[in-house]
Amino acid sequence: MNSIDKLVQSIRERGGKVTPQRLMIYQALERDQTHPTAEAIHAQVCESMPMVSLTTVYKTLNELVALGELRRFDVDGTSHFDTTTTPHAEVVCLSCGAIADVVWSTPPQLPIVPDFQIVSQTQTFLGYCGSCRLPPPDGLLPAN
Amino acid sequence: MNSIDKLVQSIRERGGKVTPQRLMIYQALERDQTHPTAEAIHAQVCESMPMVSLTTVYKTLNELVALGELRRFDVDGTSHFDTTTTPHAEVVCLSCGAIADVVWSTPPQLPIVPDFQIVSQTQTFLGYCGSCRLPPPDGLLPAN
DNA sequence: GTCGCTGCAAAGGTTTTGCAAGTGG
DNA sequence: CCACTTGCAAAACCTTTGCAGCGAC
Repeated sequence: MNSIDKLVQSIRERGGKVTPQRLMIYQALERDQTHPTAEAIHAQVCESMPMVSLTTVYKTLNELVALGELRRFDVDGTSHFDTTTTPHAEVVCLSCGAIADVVWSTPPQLPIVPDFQIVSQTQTFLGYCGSCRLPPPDGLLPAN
Repeated sequence: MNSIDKLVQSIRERGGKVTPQRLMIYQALERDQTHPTAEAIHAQVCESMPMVSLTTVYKTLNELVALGELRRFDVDGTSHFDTTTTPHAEVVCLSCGAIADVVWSTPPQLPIVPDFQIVSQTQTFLGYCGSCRLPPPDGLLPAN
């Protein structure tokens, strides 16, 4: 995601309004690169502005997604938000749920799908991070 | 997924029981390669066995995932199930929601993540299929 | 007969929606 | 001032869980 200034401009171009709540949410997103859930964002925002509602957070996040400033992806039934809109992959720990970005050693190729126009992609690798490294319990494959 | 016979064997090895409901669900999965949701599977099963409950469908699907015979992935807040457990990617139409498998022209590379053990992956390309091909409305990026 | 499975109902969690009041431009 | 935004409450949704009865083996 770009700077706050650029976002303010984006909002104004849309005929939207720059409210304190939105500014806090944008700042929280810029600060938090851990692919937070809506609730995590909400908690962060509440630290400096306690009365912001979760509803507002959802509405703002959805607006950002529509603006193309934010990427939304689902892991295990809950939505996560990612301010990095350039192509990349995530690794997700099946044990503790931690999510981290991954850079490819060589850029991924877009598959050629006849009659299909690709506009974005999500690649997720599931596994176990260093702190959680238990060999996956006998034959059990991940839920994703 | 392999044949019904192999699945029956798998179940028995686990000490499980082969019930008519399970057989119908397995057959529906073999038939439907469109990455159906639990509800879609349920609807299909109900055509030949109307009283099967959605609960049973969920439990059976989860069991199959645990057996490694089925892959589960989330798109836009709902779970889809894929009988193809070998690595591959999906394309998802942002307009009609259709999902199709994609084969890579060259196999995908696993990123090397220090201290992380990768056990599976999901790669999703989002875009617009032939029937829905409207140029994506100005600057709008997908919800995923 | 035992133990697992079914299916209803109910809970649980996440996300969206309706609407009155508040506020930015 | 007008239109958009906020935030409460409630709905909508998907998925899981508890539990009594049924059925596979």
